[in-house]
Amino acid sequence: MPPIPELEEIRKAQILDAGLLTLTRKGAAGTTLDDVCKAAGLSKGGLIHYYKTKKILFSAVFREFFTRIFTRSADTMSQFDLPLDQILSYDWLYDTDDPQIRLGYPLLLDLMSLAAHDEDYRMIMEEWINNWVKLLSAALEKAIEQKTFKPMDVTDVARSISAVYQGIATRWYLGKDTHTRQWALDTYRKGIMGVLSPFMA
Amino acid sequence: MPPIPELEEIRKAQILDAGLLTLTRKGAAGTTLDDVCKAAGLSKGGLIHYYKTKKILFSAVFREFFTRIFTRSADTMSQFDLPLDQILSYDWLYDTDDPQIRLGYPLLLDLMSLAAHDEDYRMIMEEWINNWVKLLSAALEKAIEQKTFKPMDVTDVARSISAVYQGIATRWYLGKDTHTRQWALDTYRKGIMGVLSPFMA
DNA sequence: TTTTTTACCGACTGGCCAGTCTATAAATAG
DNA sequence: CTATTTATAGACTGGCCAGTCGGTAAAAAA
Repeated sequence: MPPIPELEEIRKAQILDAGLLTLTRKGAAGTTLDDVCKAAGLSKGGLIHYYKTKKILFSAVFREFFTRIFTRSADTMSQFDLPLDQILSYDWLYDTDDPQIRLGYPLLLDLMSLAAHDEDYRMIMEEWINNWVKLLSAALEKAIEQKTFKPMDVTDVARSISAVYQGIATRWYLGKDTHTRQWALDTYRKGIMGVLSPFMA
Repeated sequence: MPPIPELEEIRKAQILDAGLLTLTRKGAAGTTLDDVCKAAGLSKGGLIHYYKTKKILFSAVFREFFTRIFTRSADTMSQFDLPLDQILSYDWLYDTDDPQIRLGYPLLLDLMSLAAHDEDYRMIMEEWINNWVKLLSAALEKAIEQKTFKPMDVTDVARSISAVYQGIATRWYLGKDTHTRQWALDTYRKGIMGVLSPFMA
């Protein structure tokens, strides 16, 4: 019987933290259950008690990461009044000093590669995309209400915006040597304005 | 001694073909040397004779794939006269019926994820990016000569264009269920025109 | 108190797989 | 002809690792 009722929650959070850390450091292919155990300060038995298989654990870790990024995205957007400013508020994606960012990319890249070969992981990827699209759609809709933008297929445009963000982000991350932060910021603004310009009032 | 002098070339091509096939099907993480042996119709000893380690083999396979795509890109671009048309000639990236395309994305995604954790693979990724950037830069320079575009930092703009392409491409591939070919074509044209519009004469 | 359930431990197993090693055949060089 | 080198085969090994299993301790239920 659980010594305290919140134990399960505590342990799961502890394991997800450890998983996040390990997965970002060693990559999905290089991460062992034992690695995660060690990072979490739990034995294998303890770990497996909460997450039955490696895949279940990894999936939970990916979801945890995306939840955090999602929260942060929503928070940052909400600091701006104008929908267009909200849509263009993703400068923080290109901040090398931010550990969540620096560590996040390997995770995203790993998930994309897993998603290419495994339907379950692909669904997680789709969830992630859909969440992002929803956030952006809300801003677009507000802008249409306010007559800043003409009517449009909001979902499609939101998909375009998020695809542009993601393309520039992964490129910026993998091409460190040649792609500067400034390049990334300029490119995403121009790219997204290109996507939006047909609908500017 | 080799029975025929071209044997090495033949075998290497044979192995690369097999590697390409296996790697795209099973992914980098799921591919065994034995898998590649079987696909190539060679024994392990035979395979290792030509590619000493798994990493060397995989790297060669990635390079082979990129060479093919590069050739195809150059060929397709050369069919257009106007530089802008050349730059926008990448419709073929979004063709599900094309096996090279359908099979290529998993490979690219795998390399990106490997590149996030391994410097050697990251260098291959950079080569790939640089090749693409060179192709696009050439078109941009021609356009500037022809006064279609104002002067610009050609390399930077080429990087932007290729990042937009890649973002939309991976998104389109992983989000099959919701992202149509038409969406991809529309988005890339708008995104790239956004990147280019500040320099349109 | 006894029994059951939960939380956790860590040794162990079975399977997989990269790379090694021995063998062989054939070609060539000397 | 003999020695050497190359091309290939495939058995084998050593290490790794996911998941299992038999435990223990403690809480709670009976």
